[in-house]
Amino acid sequence: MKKTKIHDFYAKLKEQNPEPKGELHYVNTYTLLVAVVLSAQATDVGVNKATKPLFKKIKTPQKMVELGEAKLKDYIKSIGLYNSKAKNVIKLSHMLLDDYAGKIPEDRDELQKLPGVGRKTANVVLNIAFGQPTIAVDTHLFRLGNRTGLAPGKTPLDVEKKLEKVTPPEFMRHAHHWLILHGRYVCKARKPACPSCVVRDECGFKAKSTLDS
DNA sequence: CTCCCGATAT
DNA sequence: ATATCAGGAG
Repeated sequence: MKKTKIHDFYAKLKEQNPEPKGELHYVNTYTLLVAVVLSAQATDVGVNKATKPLFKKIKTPQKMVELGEAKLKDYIKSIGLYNSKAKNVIKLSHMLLDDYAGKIPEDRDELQKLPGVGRKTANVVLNIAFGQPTIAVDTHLFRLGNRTGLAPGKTPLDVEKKLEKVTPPEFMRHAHHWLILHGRYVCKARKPACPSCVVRDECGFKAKSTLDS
């Protein structure tokens, strides 16, 4: 995609939503990390529903360890993949206490040493909690990057690298949120809302039919 | 590549 | 009924 078109792409998303924000609920950096770990292959709405009562009681790794895996499972059962997520959150909390003095590391490699934390989750934490211009490529960015032609790639990492190359510096900081929100509500997996899309003219994809229900 | 997995939209 | 959802680990 041409540079001017990419600039327009972001400019229009920015015009529509000047201060894009994530939709996961959290009360501090630790709960943000936990919320993102829990959000794997689950909807934000579903995760928020489960974490509301959880984070009311549990806001630190210390408290999470005290709660224990079995009780944590009760809180997060409505989210998918809860067995492995509960195990990961407890172990991750132990590691934060033992190896990081209870603090969340500001480094991607260190973050990825935590169980349940891969590159995407690490990038989210770095961006939201520490203000770094990282772009976390989740299912929405991967689909949108390929579908629109903005940043085609065979793997999420391919798409991430391409996005970092083509995204103008002025848009880097919030690119992640502009793209994820656009992917979630407009450039959807099942029924993309092309007719009402603000970057329709900057997009290489056209829905086969806009008349289907 | 497969497995983990319940809730929701289609 | 099935695809999809702020993926990661084995």
